[in-house]
Amino acid sequence: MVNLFDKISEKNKEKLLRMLEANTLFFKKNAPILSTIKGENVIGIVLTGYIQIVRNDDNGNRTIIEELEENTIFGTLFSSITGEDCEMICREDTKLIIIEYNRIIIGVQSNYTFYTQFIQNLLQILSDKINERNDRIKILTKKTIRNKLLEYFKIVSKRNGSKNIYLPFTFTEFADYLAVDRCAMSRELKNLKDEGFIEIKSKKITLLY
Amino acid sequence: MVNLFDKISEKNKEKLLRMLEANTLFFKKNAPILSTIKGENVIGIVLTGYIQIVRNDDNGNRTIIEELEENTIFGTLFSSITGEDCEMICREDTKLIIIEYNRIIIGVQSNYTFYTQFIQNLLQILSDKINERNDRIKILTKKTIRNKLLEYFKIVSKRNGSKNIYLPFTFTEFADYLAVDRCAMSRELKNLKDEGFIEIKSKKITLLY
DNA sequence: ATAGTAATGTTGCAATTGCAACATTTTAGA
DNA sequence: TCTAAAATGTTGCAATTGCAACATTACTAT
Repeated sequence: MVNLFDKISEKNKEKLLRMLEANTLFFKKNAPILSTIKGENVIGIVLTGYIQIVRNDDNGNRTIIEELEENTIFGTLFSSITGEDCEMICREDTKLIIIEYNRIIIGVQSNYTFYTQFIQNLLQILSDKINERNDRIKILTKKTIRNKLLEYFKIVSKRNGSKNIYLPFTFTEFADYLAVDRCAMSRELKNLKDEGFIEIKSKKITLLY
Repeated sequence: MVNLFDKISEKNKEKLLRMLEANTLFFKKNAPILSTIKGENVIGIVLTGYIQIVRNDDNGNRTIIEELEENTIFGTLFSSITGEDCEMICREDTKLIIIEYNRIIIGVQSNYTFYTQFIQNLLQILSDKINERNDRIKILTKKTIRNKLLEYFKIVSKRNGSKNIYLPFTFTEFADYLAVDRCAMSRELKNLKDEGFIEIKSKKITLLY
């Protein structure tokens, strides 16, 4: 996965951030972030820490929409923060860089090659985000739990070129990702295992087909 | 929705396209496009015509993944064309502009303001695509057909600021979009109507709550 | 105008799933 | 090390859904 500052030297990064008038912000664990940037049009980069974007359902359910780890970016334009029912919460002490959107665009007029690289990285990251969502949609549009699982396995195994899949989340979160009931998913995984399609060792799943 | 050439004059557009070394391509109705651009890293803009991105399922089902109308863009980096099971088909005679990705990035070094505008538009379009997919995911993660419908209504009605919803597709396509069985959807729409939540007049749905 | 095709409406039924309730295991923090 | 909380495994059952089959209506091209 591309990082916003890939192929930009530390020195040029400093220079770039100065030109973009980037602001560094600090948040304590469990602090809400959205209120700070509400109304503004910015891009944020998580330097250290870990942020969750959470939606509070009408029925009182809380769903994790997105998780922002170190070096990931979010944006008021594209991070589904738009809904009033969303919160951004720091799960750890967090250090952020905030860049106003307008500065990014204006900055482009410069001829510095690190600008070019920066824009290239940004375009790449946005493209990746689209692909990530395309993949999830491909999975969610399958009609049975079994087919959702198999589609997920197919995508991940193709991406990594391996029959071994290491789940990047707990099974509870996995069920959320697939938008199915956890127990029903557990049942179906057991079926797949009993039928000899897969092997499960805690979070490592091996495809036997 | 933003267009790639928004706020760029016709004259500057010509200039821009020359600098980007854009290629204009023509395709006959039902011609396949992917073979022409396979392996290359390009952005395409549909000038006239209409393209469908179609996936051929393992089970032999064909699903329309994306529809590209006039003035929309697609890209090898982000248009889910990656899978070998995908086709791009012109449904009408089609005129395309193809721009190599590298040219876009290199072009950024220029100081022309229409470049700035171009990049801004491109970023906006990619952001819109992310939001569009976020919305669909929000809908697909609802667990019942009723809740999917209601979420769809909520999103569209908020976007347009109106209780009147004009379906931009046939009911058959609508069911595909929600990833549910058409007949089951039809049943649920009838339920919602009978319970007085909505009113349906062909493709116009009015929310009564 | 009309024939042929696609879209829509309807319904019974079987399969899948969500839900609830509970036991067991794992994890994280004091 | 111990304890509380979170995650996981399991299963019966009711609700929802997909599927199939069919009738009806709306489009489209000749």
